[in-house]
Amino acid sequence: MEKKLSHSEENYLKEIFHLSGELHEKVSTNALAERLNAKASSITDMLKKLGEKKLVSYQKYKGCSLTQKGEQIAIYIIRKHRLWETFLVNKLNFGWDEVHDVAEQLEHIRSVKLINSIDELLNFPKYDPHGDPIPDKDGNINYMESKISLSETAVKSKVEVVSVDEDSMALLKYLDEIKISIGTILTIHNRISFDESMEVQIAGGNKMNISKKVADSIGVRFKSKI
Amino acid sequence: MEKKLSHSEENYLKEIFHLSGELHEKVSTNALAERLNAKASSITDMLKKLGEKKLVSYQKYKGCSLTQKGEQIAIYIIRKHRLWETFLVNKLNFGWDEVHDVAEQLEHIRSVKLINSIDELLNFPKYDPHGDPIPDKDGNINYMESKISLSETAVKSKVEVVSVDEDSMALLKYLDEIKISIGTILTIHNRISFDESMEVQIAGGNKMNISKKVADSIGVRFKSKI
DNA sequence: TTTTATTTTTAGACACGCCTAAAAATTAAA
DNA sequence: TTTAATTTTTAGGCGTGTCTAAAAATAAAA
Ligand SMILES: [Mn+2]
Ligand SMILES: [Mn+2]
Ligand SMILES: [Mn+2]
Ligand SMILES: [Mn+2]
Repeated sequence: MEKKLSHSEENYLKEIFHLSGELHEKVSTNALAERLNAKASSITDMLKKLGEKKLVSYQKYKGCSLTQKGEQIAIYIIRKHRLWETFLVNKLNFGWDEVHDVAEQLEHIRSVKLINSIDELLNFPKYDPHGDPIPDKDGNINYMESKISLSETAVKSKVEVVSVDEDSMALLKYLDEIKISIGTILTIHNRISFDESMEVQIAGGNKMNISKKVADSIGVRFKSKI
Repeated sequence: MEKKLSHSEENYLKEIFHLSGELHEKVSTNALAERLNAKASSITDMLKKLGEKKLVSYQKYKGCSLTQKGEQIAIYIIRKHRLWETFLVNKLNFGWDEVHDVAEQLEHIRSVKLINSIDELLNFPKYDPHGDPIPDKDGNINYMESKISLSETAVKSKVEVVSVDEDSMALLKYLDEIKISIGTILTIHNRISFDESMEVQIAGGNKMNISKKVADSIGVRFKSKI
């Protein structure tokens, strides 16, 4: 009954989960193709297969979404991914820009005992090194409340960095350089309307300019007005 | 130039290494087929491919052996396998009978930094939980000297258990039951010629009977005469 | 040495996961 | 609403790693 899925199938489920977002929106073939670095025709093939396995609900030309079973598996893969990333950073001193690629491999290791032991070793962390929530053993995900993008914050507000987009190594390295990490407190001083960049200041540091693109990929939580 | 090998190719190299032993004997197609749970025809196919890649030297009907390059890769896979097993036992409290299957998966994770970090975390262990030597970063293997099989020991001698065959979970569980582990000191009291079983005694314990099959799979080192 | 048994290789096939090119359906624009 | 652009699916193919069945080579027995 419980057949093993291939790495590829697991990756598809994971990516559908990410693309469908919290509202469980339908995911288009092309969107998946881009994220999975494959051609649309390959996606169609796989969606048919996952459809037959009842992991995805799929109708021609209408996009796809995860079934309950498919979502459960996706969440489990994400749990493993984020726990491994946390392990690499907390126990092996990897940088937060070095963990994603390895976690992409480790997330496919099949051993419930192993991942639960790692969880315990790390003391049941709630967030991974990029601020993403780690699903618990039962698949519950604690999304951080009142999190918004830095690019949406009002001038004069004071916020705490709680997450960053993990996709780009270049971004993570850049954030290291400008000393922004999870927990950093930022004061928003100004927004330049010409290019939508922002002037922000790290507590006790100099003001600096942050491009729209960077601000978009930083998640923050409101702290207080100045 | 340095293309990635598939899990399957890595497993073939590893198994050829194990079967060819310290003397680098040629390995037969059938021997490989049995160990790899595949049909002989599949083995032939793969040997051709590995031959073309210069990882194996192979001539029809003559068996195969690893090239230097192939051996180097095999040893690296084995290094990873044994380090992961050690990690699981030492850091995550797995039993020595629970680690092999997971290590079969983990040995294929590609990250030099990861495995060297695990090595460091474990303080550069020399032997894995089954007493097998862990190749170092440069591929050097420190085979334990003067190690012999328990079944070859003389009556009245006193030996220390230094390794056990890791292949059978049943054996490892049985050894747990009769309290034999790496480091256990055994005194050989008698050998029953009828079935070649042996009477041995753990320091401060009762005498017990060990079958030939079990004795064959225990490696020991001479301690002293009684 | 001839015959028989065993081992190994070839031949042909299949599932998987991907691809390109072309057709079909959907969506956007005129 | 008809036409054009975009998205998605189908059709056909390819490399990998496996299999079965049959042929060939080698090893063992007579
Ligand atoms: Mn990641
Ligand atoms: Mn992450
Ligand atoms: Mn093992
Ligand atoms: Mn071992």
